[in-house]
Amino acid sequence: MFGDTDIAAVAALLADPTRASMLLTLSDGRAFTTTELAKSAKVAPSTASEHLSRLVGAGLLAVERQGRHRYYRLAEPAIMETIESLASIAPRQKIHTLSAAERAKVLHYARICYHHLAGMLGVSLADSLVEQGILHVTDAGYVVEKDGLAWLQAFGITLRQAERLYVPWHIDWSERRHHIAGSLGAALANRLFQLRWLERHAASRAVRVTSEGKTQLAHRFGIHL
Amino acid sequence: MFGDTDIAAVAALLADPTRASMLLTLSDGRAFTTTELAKSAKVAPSTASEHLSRLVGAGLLAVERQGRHRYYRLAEPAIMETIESLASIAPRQKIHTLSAAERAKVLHYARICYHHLAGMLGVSLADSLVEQGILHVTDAGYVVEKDGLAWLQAFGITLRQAERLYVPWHIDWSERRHHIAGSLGAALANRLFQLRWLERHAASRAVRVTSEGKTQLAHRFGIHL
DNA sequence: CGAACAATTCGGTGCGGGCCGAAACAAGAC
DNA sequence: GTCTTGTTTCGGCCCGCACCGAATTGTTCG
Repeated sequence: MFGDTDIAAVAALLADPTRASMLLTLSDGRAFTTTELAKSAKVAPSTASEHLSRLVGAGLLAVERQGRHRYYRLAEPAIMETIESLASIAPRQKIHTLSAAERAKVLHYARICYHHLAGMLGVSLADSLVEQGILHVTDAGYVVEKDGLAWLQAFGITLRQAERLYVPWHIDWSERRHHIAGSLGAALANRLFQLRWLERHAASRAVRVTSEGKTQLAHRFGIHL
Repeated sequence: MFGDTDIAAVAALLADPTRASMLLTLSDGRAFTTTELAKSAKVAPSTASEHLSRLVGAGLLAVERQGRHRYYRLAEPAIMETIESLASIAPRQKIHTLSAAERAKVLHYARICYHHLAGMLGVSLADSLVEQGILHVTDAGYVVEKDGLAWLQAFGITLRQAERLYVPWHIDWSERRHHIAGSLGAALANRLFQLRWLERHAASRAVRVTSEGKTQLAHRFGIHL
């Protein structure tokens, strides 16, 4: 061994397809029960239980009891970032079945990544805000100037006032381009749900665009879906 | 399986202690041969060879032939970032032997992380530049203003001219705080080697501070080692 | 040329761990 | 109380793979 952190130990936790699948399911920040995660990962509840307790033991997940249910969620945002980071260097997976292709397409289309919007829609939205001069691109993220803040306020998003606001970005693993992260990313996603332009799927990170959303996104952001 | 990227496959590559050790050895950006990596990871050359070809096959490493040697290095900076990201959520490893403790201490002290300075020294340097008003802290990294650019130029570092320069940072896994990354990070580290304030160790990411370096760092940056 | 060294391929061994089903345990619902 | 459902624990099976040593290929040096 070399340093003093055990990378291999964490990686081993992520190296199992079942655990990876569970973590991906949890990666929109919501909480799920043992049975739900077992079903989505296609293993027996007993198997899922063992995996989940290992993940909790390692500090990757947090668990909350509610009656006879246990709700599992990511312990901290850093976990999500590590997962995204792994996804960004992972080989594209070969798609065999039609339904898998369908699921993959939906995820590419629009998904939630720790409370902010990712996928094609997330990237397009970021592009549009840049093009409209609301966000400015820098080496390490976006910047919002005064006029951008005014626009956001008019759109229904209030942020703490500041002369310049620095907005972190994420590299999107499906598009391999940037989308808006941080508190502004979360606020934007929230507002789009609130306006009913977007709807969540029940048990997936995928996001559906409503017909109202389609119209508005095309009209106000030039995003044609 | 869920999405369309196979996180588990990449994670499995990092999940083996031997491969993880090799990647950590390579994580300062230098290139090493099969035998060197075998020795540092304490396995037979045949074993090392198999691991290395798997890593190359997955696109994590690049290999270059030079005579009867094969030089392996990280294929791209993104690999390094994934490793650091894993290290940041990894449990602190228990240290058993004295020599392991020594190695750990040296790594914490100062090390190279993909061409820029990390560890206690890297973090202290970042702090000092912020305190001196050369770097300014934002939500997503540092900013250099005009006067900062002038200071850097006087220190022997020329960067492309710009009104504001945005400098990415990394979260340091040993200190759990930020240090300077990106091209400025690399330029700073280079300059410190050039000034002979720092010296590289032969086969490790660790960095040694020369006696001249100790004096100068204390005097010009208030860093007492 | 042959000797020395770097690197890879191959065969065989052994251990770790993921999986399930059955059973135990826990917490409502009736 | 009993019945149902969610969750965990345990026993046992089996596959994958990290490891080494020996043999093989390739390269440099004398």
